[in-house]
Amino acid sequence: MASSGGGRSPATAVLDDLVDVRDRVAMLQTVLQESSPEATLEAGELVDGMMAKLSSALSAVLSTGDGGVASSSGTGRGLGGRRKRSGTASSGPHRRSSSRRRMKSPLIKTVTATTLTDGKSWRKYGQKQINDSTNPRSYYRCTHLPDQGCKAKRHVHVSESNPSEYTIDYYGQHTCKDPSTFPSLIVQGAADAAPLPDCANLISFAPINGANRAFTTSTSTSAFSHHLMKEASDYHPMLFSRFSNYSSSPPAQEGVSSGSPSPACHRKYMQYAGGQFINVTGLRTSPLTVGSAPAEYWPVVEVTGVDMDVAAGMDTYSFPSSPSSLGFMSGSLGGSFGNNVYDDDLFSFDS
DNA sequence: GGTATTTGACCCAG
DNA sequence: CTGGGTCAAATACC
Repeated sequence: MASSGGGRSPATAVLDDLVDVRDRVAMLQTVLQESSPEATLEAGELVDGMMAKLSSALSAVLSTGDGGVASSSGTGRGLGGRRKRSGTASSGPHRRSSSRRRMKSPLIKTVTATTLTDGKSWRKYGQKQINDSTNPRSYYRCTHLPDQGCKAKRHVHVSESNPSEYTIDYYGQHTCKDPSTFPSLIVQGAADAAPLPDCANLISFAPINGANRAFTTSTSTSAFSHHLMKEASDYHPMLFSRFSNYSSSPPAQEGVSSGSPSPACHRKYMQYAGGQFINVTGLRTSPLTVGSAPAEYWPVVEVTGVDMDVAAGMDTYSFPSSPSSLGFMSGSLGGSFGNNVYDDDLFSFDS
């Protein structure tokens, strides 16, 4: 369990790597908007970093043999290795590793509110009297930390000037998929139905074929594959259990069950079939049902208007959607990218 | 019985 | 060494 006081598991290292990849993708999005030769060069460097991190993460997963990065199978309590609260703290087997620095998520936003309700589900994990404050600070993390690895946190304290108000500091982005808290999600899957020649700047995690669990870019090939969905659901039933309507059997029309082929597949469009999508240009193809999964469970993330409205629950820059949503790649992949014959297709851009 | 909160102990960055 | 942040056993709540 990643949250225990014991040594960090490889799964935790995987999470760190995947978060790093997410950040790089966020930068990449910005870079691509610039459309200059320098930007293209920089994009290549970012992608290299992403690939290295992904390879590292996958290698870690494969070496553990657990095949997944779910941080916990439960609430984190009651599992083996409970730490003694006295006596053995400095020498016991569960002392935290001193070589691993505690990672603090960046402060995203500070808001003042009269209520603690912000549309997200939080779990309180601590309270502390802070030196320069008369009121204690409460610590909350996202309820979906154990099941989806969502690292969002918030610190709440009663306003000094106005005791009826709370000052809330938000840290980290929500990477969880909580159907009850997504305000508006639109699916972008029409590339599968409409492999138009114009779709020249896709990043997709779609497989080359049904048996090859690699991810690749797509210039005109299937960018949203039902096979991928099936594999993801098979490997991560916990995550996909949220998609109660999603079936492992192919949909009647193989992912084109609704929505017409896109009339204009836009350039500089990034897509991640495992759970979330990055829309670099802000241009959309037609909303589309993913398999039989409700479309509203699949967010499109705008980059053009970067408004980190965390308090309202907007998941800007959420990529990947959750660490476990990448786990489908771990099934039989041979350890790292860069040594298969399809590498030429990885993240190629032609801006 | 399961889940969320409380709260003192522990960890670690500065 | 200090203080903010986190853990996890105990407790409360449903």
